[in-house]
Amino acid sequence: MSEPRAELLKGTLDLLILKALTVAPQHGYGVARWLEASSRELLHIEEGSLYPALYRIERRGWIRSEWGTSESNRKAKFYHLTSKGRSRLQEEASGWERLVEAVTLILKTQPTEAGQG
Amino acid sequence: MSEPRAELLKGTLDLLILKALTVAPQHGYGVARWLEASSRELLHIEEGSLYPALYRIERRGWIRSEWGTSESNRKAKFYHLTSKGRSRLQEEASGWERLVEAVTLILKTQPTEAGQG
DNA sequence: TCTATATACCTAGAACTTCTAGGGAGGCGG
DNA sequence: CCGCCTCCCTAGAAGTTCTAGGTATATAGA
Repeated sequence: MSEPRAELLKGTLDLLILKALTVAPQHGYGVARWLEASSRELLHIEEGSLYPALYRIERRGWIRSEWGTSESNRKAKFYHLTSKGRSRLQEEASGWERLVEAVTLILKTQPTEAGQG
Repeated sequence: MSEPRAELLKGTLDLLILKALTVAPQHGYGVARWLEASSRELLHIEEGSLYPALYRIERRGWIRSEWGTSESNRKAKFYHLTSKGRSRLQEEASGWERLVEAVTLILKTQPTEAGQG
């Protein structure tokens, strides 16, 4: 009965990380906790998804990082949004909204009103 | 100026195909046209995504196919939903709704109300 | 007849994201 | 001292979507 794969995020992780960093610069672990709390635990962020995502996002210049000390007095890498990241967030957010609109249109189509117009 | 990748569907294609087949049994090409029309052309379905998706969905027993003749008098493979597919559609639809809810919650969080509670 | 267009199906492999399943180190409370 | 939580990291598997081709047939129009 082992669940095969969760596959929950569906390509939204970049968007979510960028959004998390608009609230405040945060370290990776903090981003994960913030996303889970903000989604009221609907989402769970795997570290094996999170850290690779942070690296590729940084590589693309949307975020930058600095080592610092966390609230719990541990070494942590703090990420902050760049201006490039801020505009990328807008693009991703509107792309997401278009997808939601498209899927919503499709899902609410009734078999009886199948008239292709 | 070549756009690198569209990446529009974000893992929703199975859901969309299953939904399309609740309206009526359709062939692959028809599913694609129906999805585009129903989404008011917000989505474009690539055939290189569509056909592999149809095969894996059939392999999982959610749809079944029969060869027939299309409205334009061409040979076409018509797919119809199985009962397994019908319940899978419900699962995918509620999974999608949960994701939308989660992402919506996160996106609407204001930096000023960052109080983690 | 010849050609263009739309219909309809198919495939290999690249690109990409996410997950599994580990690993390590340090701070702190009991 | 030990367990737990915090915090970071990685390799490779698994999965989906796209690119970029290919094939074949029906039909309309020149």
